[in-house]
Amino acid sequence: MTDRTKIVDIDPVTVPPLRRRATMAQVAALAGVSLKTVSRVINGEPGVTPELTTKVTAAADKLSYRHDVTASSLRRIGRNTLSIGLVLEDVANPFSSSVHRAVEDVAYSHGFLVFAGSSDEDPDRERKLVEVFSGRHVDGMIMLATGTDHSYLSGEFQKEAPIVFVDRPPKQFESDSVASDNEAGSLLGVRHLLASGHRRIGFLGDLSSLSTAESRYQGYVRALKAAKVKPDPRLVRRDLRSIENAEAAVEELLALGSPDDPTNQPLTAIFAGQNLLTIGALRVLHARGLQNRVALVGFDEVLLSDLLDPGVTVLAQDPQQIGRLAAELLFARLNGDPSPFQHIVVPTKLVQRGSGEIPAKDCVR
Amino acid sequence: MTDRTKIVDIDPVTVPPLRRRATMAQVAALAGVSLKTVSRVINGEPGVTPELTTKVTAAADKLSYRHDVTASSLRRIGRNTLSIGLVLEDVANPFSSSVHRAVEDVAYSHGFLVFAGSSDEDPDRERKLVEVFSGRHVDGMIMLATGTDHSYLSGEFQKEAPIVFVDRPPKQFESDSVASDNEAGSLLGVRHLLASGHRRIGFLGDLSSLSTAESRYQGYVRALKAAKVKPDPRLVRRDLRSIENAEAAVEELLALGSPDDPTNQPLTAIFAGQNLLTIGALRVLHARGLQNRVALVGFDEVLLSDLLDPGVTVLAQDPQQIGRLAAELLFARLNGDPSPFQHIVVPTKLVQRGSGEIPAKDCVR
DNA sequence: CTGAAAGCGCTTACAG
DNA sequence: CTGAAAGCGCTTACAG
Repeated sequence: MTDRTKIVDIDPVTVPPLRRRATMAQVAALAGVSLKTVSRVINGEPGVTPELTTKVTAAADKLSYRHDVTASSLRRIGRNTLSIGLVLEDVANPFSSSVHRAVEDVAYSHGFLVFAGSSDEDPDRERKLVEVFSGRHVDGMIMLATGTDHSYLSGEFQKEAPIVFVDRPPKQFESDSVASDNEAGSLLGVRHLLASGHRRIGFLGDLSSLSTAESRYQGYVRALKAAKVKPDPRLVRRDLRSIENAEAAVEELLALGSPDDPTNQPLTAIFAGQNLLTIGALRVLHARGLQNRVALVGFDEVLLSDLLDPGVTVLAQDPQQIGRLAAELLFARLNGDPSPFQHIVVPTKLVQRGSGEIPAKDCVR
Repeated sequence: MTDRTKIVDIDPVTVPPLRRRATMAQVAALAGVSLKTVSRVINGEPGVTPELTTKVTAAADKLSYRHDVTASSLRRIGRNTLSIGLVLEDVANPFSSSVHRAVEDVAYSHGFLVFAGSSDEDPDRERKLVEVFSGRHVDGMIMLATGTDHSYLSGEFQKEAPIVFVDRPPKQFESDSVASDNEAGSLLGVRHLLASGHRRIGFLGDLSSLSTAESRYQGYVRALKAAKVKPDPRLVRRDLRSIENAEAAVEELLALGSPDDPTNQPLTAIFAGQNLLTIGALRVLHARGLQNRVALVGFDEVLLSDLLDPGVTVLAQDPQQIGRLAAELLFARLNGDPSPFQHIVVPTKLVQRGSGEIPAKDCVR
């Protein structure tokens, strides 16, 4: 709490004491019917006389009865809790929160509620979340998974409830998944730079252990090879986790280029494999006034990037679509869809805004 | 699903049938003890011989028993479900999702899980969310509330569980709240523009029914009055809900100014009362090449705004802090804190980046 | 059409 | 230290 934070006590109102809510038994007593009849009315089951229905409704209103979903699910066949668990990297991350919103909308349309949690890309935290969701008896799970081994899920959870992976397929484990076409998108982005004459293209990548990061790197390599450009390890910086990491990496990349060494020309373009890495690259390029000299293409959308000068060319993902498809697949499974596991690939889109269209010949520094 | 979306069936693996999980009774049977002893071991209650403890643990492991939090809360005194409900405007909105993350972190440290939902500023949706959370027996709620009347909460929910409001205090209802110093921040921002010589300052505001929007407008008016500048209704555009609304409003504001009317000089600065409205203003100013001619100060942080030219001067809120304080207050209530309702005010900070420091005399258009 | 009994998975309150 | 019984709020399965 900072010094300037003010706390105003609202006097003389005091916190009221809590009280218990009414039960079906109490409603039944007031209405003069059996508990079971109340249950029928509340659940909208057919076969209750209008008179009794009216009595029950009146009693329920009077006691402001609200149905206890938790208790009702206990005895119900299948033990459905009408809730799903959602494991994200960070609920506050733009990609994650867009997925969250899409999942929420589908879940609500089915009368389901969503528990969401942040793993911070920590496999232990992720597993903890799965256990907690499982302890809450969620009916299914959607996971933006981290780590290199999800086999623990087969013993622990999959036998009880379906799991759909988003953004990245699971490892050491089989299940449904919905993800962007990472390799194809990356290939397209790098090919776009090659088409403008670039040959010295730097690569910024997230943790190599993430399949998305690996696929995007493979797309980069494949594009270069297809254009008969030999990949140069000096131009590749991977395992970057933050804006700061990316800034440092770009500083290093910009320092490349030696007059004595013809194989070590300066770089003329950067391909950033992720959101934060694009931002890091932007910060350095703008700080050094190089934003119109060094081309830049980023994977994943960056907010406001169209207002920058030049605008930032990106491979836009569709997190809304990914979240929606994942949720729909999950509900299909919940409804008993027995088909083989699916791997749904959602296309990315190259959005040209300027930074990716700087020709190589303009890159004199 | 777009045309390019690909679905790959993973053959021949098929979805495994679901099975029920083990119960305490099954663990007890396998361990050869009573159900109650299993309960004691699982809950870490004292007074069980090491031998029995070992037996129970082994049986639980063998059956991969996992505790059912839902069932256990049913009989437990107080019916705690170790969960809280969080009503946000939109889980994908940057402010909301930052609050979410902060709440999540505090909740987790207490062993609680968070249900989050989006109201989309629709009072009916908000109320629906409250009912659903309440039906799930959440132990408390944090609400970024909309609408003009929250008195329904006193009949419905507050008697059962504490509620803390974030971002905006409740209306027609008393409860704890944590919010930014909207009026003071706005006052500071407009005073900052006045200090650079601006007298014709446009105001962009969100829905007047939102207390935050109203407070920010009041700050604008107070700052003008303090500087003996007569507020001009022609410069005020309120009830704007989107980037597009803001764009249209700014276009109108820029068209102001008539040579025949000395009371109707062109505007030289804009104060945007919210995130999206700042973005709308930016779009128009940049599109017309006026970004260095018309000063702009925005309420709430805008991502990447430091990379724009000029950088965007804003009144930064602290959603993390707001979320954290709200969650801590909620847990204090859950722990029985009986003190009067509190209204905590979190300060905003003026971040000068260029757009707000354009002097009035440079505003010739 | 209506209801009394048993049970969901667990905890409480009590007895041995 | 251990356990048999009753109960949390509701649904199921069955009888009238």
